[in-house]
Amino acid sequence: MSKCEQCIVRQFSSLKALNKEELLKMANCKTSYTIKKGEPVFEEGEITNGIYCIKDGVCKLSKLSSNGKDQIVKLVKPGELLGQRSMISEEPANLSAVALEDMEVCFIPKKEIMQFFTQNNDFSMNVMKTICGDLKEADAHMVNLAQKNVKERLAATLIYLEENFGTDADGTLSLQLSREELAGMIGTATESCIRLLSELNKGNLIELVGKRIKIVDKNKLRRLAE
Amino acid sequence: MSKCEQCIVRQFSSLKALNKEELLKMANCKTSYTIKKGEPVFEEGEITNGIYCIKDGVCKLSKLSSNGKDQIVKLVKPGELLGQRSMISEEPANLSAVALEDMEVCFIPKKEIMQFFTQNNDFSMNVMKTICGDLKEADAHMVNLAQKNVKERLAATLIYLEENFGTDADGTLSLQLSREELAGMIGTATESCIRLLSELNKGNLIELVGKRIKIVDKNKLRRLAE
DNA sequence: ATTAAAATATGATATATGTCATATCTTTGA
DNA sequence: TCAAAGATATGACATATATCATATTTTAAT
Repeated sequence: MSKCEQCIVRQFSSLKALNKEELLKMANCKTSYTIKKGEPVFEEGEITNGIYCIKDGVCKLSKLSSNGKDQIVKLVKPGELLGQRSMISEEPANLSAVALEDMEVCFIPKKEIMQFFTQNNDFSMNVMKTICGDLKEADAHMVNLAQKNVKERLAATLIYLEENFGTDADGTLSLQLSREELAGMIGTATESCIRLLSELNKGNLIELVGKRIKIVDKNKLRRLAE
Repeated sequence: MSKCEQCIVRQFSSLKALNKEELLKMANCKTSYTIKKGEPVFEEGEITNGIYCIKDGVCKLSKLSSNGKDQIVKLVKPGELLGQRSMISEEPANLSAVALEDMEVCFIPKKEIMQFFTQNNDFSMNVMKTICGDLKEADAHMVNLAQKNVKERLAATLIYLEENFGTDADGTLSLQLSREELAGMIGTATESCIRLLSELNKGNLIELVGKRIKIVDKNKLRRLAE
């Protein structure tokens, strides 16, 4: 059992407010998992009874729409927590969490977290702030979906992906999303997404390196996204 | 200065967790306001330094998009709190709150609320749960905006308005939204919204009584909304 | 009461986007 | 290494929706 105290990602999450004693307690009750790319951490409707702390790998939070398409609501990075919403609401998960890369996560039972809530006010405030941040993001995303067209949303998403997940040595986006997933992020049909990527490619705003995407003219792209 | 202890709406908000002593303290520091229909409670970018408790009247939370249109993100009812998000995040408001009806609200300074957070764990959990509920709603709304067409969204919104804000004696929706505001809720152009209302009217799913709207065939409307 | 302004309504038209078909390229597994 | 499956790409077409113009109705102001 590895020590939470020495875990690097802890610094980036709400868990940074926990003291040594609390971290020790958490180390004793946590369970570590490896999740392969494409596998779910949890699925819509599931009762999770705790939260996951992401040690490595990115995952998508998505919701199945009545039309059968999967809308990606948020991408979650190492250091972030997963499943707080449903744990706090005492409801089943409203979203599915699926690994976009191989992941390492630690599961911390609800019981422990609830204890931290009552004992450690800084921790509560951190979690609250995180959720408030998520809400702000969700509101902004909502406005974009409602008011911007697909091309603008695609441009904004590409910039978001570069700024939040970086690029590889060849300049292509590090986070590998399928065209279907990218379409699921911007809320459009896969074919439309592909078509617009082609168009941006022809206009030399991006370059398509196989299925990888490289941003060539970020300024133009940014202007396009508004 | 009226007593918070006797305020009816308190029962419906996170404030129900406060004890007598805390309520007394709150009664002493709160400020009551009357806000006329169309007036803002606060606006995007404003620093609020506290929260508002809605005693009477409904208001819209909206965000101005870069295309100049106002997207309505949420409607807020009596009993609910306003401005927690930005207070907790220690950021300016990311949304504007504008009265849809004449309102009565009480402003409670940040300092007091923060004290309640540290003193009263039930209160903290209530607020957290509320925000988690908002987040869940926002996620669901996001998926609908991305995946449903305008007619489906309009149908869903009309049902939502009936179920959450009720009808008058003549059966028309109690909450009076302009066509522009309705369009701002479903994320479409005002003309499109008007056109689809006409269409639903012709199909006898709804009836237009001047600018008021009456749901005639809720089942058909519900099937349309999916 | 009368006019001006605003809100609602409808038509005409352009455009963005979805859908279906099909081709090409990649990946995977036997 | 090859076949099969899956992902990406592109064309053709249908349709939903935005935009602009204009008419009509309602509301507000003088």
